[in-house]
Amino acid sequence: MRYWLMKSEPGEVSIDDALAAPNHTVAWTGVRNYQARNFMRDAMTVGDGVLFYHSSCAEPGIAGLAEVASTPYPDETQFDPASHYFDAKATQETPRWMLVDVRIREKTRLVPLSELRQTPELADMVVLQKGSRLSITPVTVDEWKFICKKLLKK
DNA sequence: GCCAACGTTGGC
DNA sequence: GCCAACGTTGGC
Repeated sequence: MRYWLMKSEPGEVSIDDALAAPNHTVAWTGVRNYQARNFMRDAMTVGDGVLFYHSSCAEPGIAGLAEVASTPYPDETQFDPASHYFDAKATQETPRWMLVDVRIREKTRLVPLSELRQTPELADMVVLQKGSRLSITPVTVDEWKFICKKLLKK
């Protein structure tokens, strides 16, 4: 059982959009970074905990709790020439980009990035490190517990 | 819109 | 395999 933080731009898919989707579940399309892809393809298992994070928006921060809801499978947008995420080097036989489904468990209060940064217990979070811009980062069990049991109870 | 930091590309 | 140039991310 592992834990992750996954960034989504609310202009693309917000926590409310994900909640409105069937089964509160969305396919995590659009990842075009190998490290982030590898986390989904190689390291995630169904049931892993996910911090659903809003990025590139007025109030960046954690917006809810979710979970990995599928095994990895190809991101269909890579095959679609009309898609912003089209990849000419990907084929059905040798897909390049894999994703998982993510199911929202709970919309929480928005825990702003600024609050995360001010929390000493979270100083080592990967997503908070200088220069970190990965859209998917691992979260330790201690960080997960602290966020769930302390920050989200405020 | 700026820009620091990082990732990717491609010539050599 | 190196590395300069370019592209992207994402907070501010």
